[in-house]
Amino acid sequence: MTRTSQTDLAVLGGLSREPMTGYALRSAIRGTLGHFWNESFGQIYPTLARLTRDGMVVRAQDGRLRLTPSGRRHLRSRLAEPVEVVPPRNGVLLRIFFGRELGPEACLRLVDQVESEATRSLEVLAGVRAEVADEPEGPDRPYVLLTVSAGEEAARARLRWAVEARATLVLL
Amino acid sequence: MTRTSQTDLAVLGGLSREPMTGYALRSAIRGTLGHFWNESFGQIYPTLARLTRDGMVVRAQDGRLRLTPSGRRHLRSRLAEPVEVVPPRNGVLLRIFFGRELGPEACLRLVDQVESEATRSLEVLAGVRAEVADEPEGPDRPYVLLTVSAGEEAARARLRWAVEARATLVLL
DNA sequence: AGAAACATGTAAAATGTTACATGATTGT
DNA sequence: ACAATCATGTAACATTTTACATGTTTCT
Repeated sequence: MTRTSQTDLAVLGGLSREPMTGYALRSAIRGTLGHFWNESFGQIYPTLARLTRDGMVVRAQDGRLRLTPSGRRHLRSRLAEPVEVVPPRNGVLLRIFFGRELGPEACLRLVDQVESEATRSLEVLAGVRAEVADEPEGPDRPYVLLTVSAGEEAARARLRWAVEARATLVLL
Repeated sequence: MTRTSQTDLAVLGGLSREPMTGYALRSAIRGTLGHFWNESFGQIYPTLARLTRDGMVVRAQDGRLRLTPSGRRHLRSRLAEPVEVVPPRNGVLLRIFFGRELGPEACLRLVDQVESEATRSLEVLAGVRAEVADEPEGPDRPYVLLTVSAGEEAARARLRWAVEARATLVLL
């Protein structure tokens, strides 16, 4: 099973929306994709260099990087590949699981952290929603909004859990 | 910022519950921690070897690995460290985000995948709950149940999202 | 007897983060 | 002038997966 990098996917996908510099690409990923993706410069630049060598990406006169037809074909075929489902590592839940060693008070602080992070997340997502609503409607909008919804549902789930967890932990 | 491995945490934590072999440790992680953690043999065995060299873990006569007092102290101090919050990479949402390139039909199949995975997840978690209820009540129980709740809330959030996503995608 | 599960490990390759270096452009 | 942001990259290091190798024990 060849595990081709998912970074390629994010990079090609980002450039499929509009040509931009590597720096702008990183900003875009941190902004809109921030709640379910991340990339560091240390990966973006080497990836862009390789994709350029392979003719998937070209640099325009103004410095921005643009997807070639070959790059778009590659993106489509990569997107169609089956998704690898990896249970993500959750450092908070790992600590709660071993909460007996950590103690109820420290666990409560972790719950607080989850709650404020989820609240912050909902604010950011509301901002993305507003941003999307400002732009002229395009073919990408429904897809972007679906990822926002997913982030919101997940954040609300964390808030609900925080309430339950706090109720349990104060009794210990 | 020294990024000491979180694998240490999972391994020490697992052995803090009861002594076991590396193989059993991996099974335990895949079982109970499966919905928010994973470790491969390629990491468990080298980690166990290092922790043994450092006197955190010793091998008993029956072959099982046991936490030493030093190991337990180390576990406690590592658990108390601030949690690094990394937005996990979500391959499905990445594909949905670029759904315009992928097409609505393929997106619907991804939604199906999320739904069946979430349903399966709820079944597994119900199983863990039943398992925990069978065992005599101990000091670990409330903590384990909190991680189960977190998994259930997250799974239900994915199910809700799947309904919304399907409604959106069938119109495209 | 044969299959499946138990058990331990290593090596290579891929993946990813962090820190550093360098310089241009823009805003105050 | 100065700070912040834009912009590109490299090198070192850490992490993680995958595939392979090997042998034992348990179940049918």
